[in-house]
Amino acid sequence: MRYSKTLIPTVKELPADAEIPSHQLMIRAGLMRKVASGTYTYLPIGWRILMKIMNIVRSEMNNSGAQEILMPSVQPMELWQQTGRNVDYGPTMAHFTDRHGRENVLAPTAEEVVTNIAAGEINSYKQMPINLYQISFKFRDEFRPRFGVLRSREFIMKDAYSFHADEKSLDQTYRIMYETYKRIFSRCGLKYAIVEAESGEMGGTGSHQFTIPCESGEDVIVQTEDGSYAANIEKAPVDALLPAERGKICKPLEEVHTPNTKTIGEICEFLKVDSKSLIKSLVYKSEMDIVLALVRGDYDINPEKLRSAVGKSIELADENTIKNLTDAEVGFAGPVGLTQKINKLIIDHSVLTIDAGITGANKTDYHIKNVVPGRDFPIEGKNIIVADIRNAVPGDTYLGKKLVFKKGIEVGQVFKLGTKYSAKLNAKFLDKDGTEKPCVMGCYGIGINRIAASAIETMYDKDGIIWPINIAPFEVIIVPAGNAAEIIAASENIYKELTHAGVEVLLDDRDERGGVKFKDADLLGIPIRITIGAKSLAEAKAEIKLRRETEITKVDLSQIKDNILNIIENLKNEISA
RNA sequence: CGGGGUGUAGCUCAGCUUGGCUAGAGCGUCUGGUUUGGGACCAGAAGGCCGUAGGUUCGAAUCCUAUCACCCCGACCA
Repeated sequence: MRYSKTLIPTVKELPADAEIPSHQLMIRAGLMRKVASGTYTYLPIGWRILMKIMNIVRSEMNNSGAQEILMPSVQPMELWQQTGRNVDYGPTMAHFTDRHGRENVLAPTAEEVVTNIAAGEINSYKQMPINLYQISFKFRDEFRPRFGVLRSREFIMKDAYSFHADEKSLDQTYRIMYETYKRIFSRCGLKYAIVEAESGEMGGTGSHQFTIPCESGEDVIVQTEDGSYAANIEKAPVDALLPAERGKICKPLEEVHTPNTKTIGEICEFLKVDSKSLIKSLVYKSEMDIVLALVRGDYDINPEKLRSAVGKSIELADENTIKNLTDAEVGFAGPVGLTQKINKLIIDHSVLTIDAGITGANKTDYHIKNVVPGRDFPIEGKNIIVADIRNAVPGDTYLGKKLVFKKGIEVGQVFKLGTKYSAKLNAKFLDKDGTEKPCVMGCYGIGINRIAASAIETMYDKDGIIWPINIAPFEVIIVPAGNAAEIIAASENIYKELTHAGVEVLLDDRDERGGVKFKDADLLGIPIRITIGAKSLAEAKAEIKLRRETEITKVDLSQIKDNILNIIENLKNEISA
């Protein structure tokens, strides 16, 4: 491709609204432009990169036996109502009414549509397992789009859905996808980490996340020090802390006046105590049940862990529910005297480290002191569960090993869905034994744009992007350094020769000074640069330089093609190795 | 949704506090010339409804009100 005929609007200045390297560089290198908050137009170079990533994903998916399909981005609301996910997604799901008065959804994902297909077309165990995937735009009305393409509203996702007659078959496909994902991210030249994850809103029984560790990541990855276990913070278990000895302190309960102290911080400030002696009490609702969750004041409740402790989906109770329950303003709830009025009490292990704690008095502007777990509120019995329901923090251990924390970008996730969708959408089949059963499902997503962004986040320098060869917009850029006729002619020759040999080449044929071309070549991050200048041309040579290295090699013009083919092969082997 | 911030040339930003001359700079663009291996130089030029709508005033980019857009922080810690 010729630079002079391609729209590559590079910019020198840092864009005002870009904070992280990938966002800045994607704008500066002319890969994309913002249209509105969280939506971007991909320009020729950016789109080439995305297509290269999609082609890697496509070839690996096809090789693993998945079949590509295409589903609509506008989907009927009815399907989402059948699974109830219109409620789960809430305002993140964009929807509109069409001219016939029907509600439509801008697809944030496609479980409903694909399961609907399965319901119609899969009737027998003989048709399974089957794995259907698509690569398409998704729309999620994020409450706060940010970091360029890392959290955008519209993005490209590869989403695959597998259907099975039983769990065992699902396990097999899940394993195949897991291995396929490893190959995909390796081929994209990324260093990834695989962590155990919660299946969250998706429902299901098992999940792994593929993340790219880097500073700009929004996910927190927790690993044991020896690396033998890794999980997302939403899942990461912690060892229970040693409980306090009971009965050492037995002061009676004491009510204290604590006006306007609604937060843990305010209470600590007011009573001059450490947050470790506070028992934080949060009221949740789960369907019709009221659940009280307790955690030590210096920890955070982990809603995913709480959900699995309760066994049902939960949400924070609204203000009125709390007022009715506690007869107090929000901010003064506590377990003492409340256990009869709730359906479930979930106590984090950390609460048992408290020998005499402070908690809300269920009375506006009052707390109680000297609260002894087990004496002043029950810690065992029916509907009382002591569990791990808090977020891991530095200093925690798991299986006796210290936990370390890293940030990462989630680029892919695999889920075992089970029968959540097939049951609700009536995707049933006749099994060998003649009985009707819901299909067992798995689903597997990859964020295409995030692969591009995380590649940049992990591979760039002060001059620009450094693409791994497999997802680079071009493999080679030819820079004629000068306008002399022989330089142009030699450049054109090499361009033709390489293009015919199947190499992806960008020829910088612009009427610009050398410096400008070098700067742009570095910014674009094309892995191999060929420079043709008067000096080396006099010796019938051209220069070859790798973007990631500083060293320049002079090569005879007649050897350029073989040399480049060799370098490309080596760079590719490096990645697959 | 709560808090903070910003909207002035294609881009990055001054000017606004304390209202008043023709609204500026750098980069980019166009013309001519000199240059030509790491974002060149000289001379000239084009380019603005100062986000939008009201208001105050003799007079508004500047003050007031509303509204929209964008960015940052937070949004389960009661």
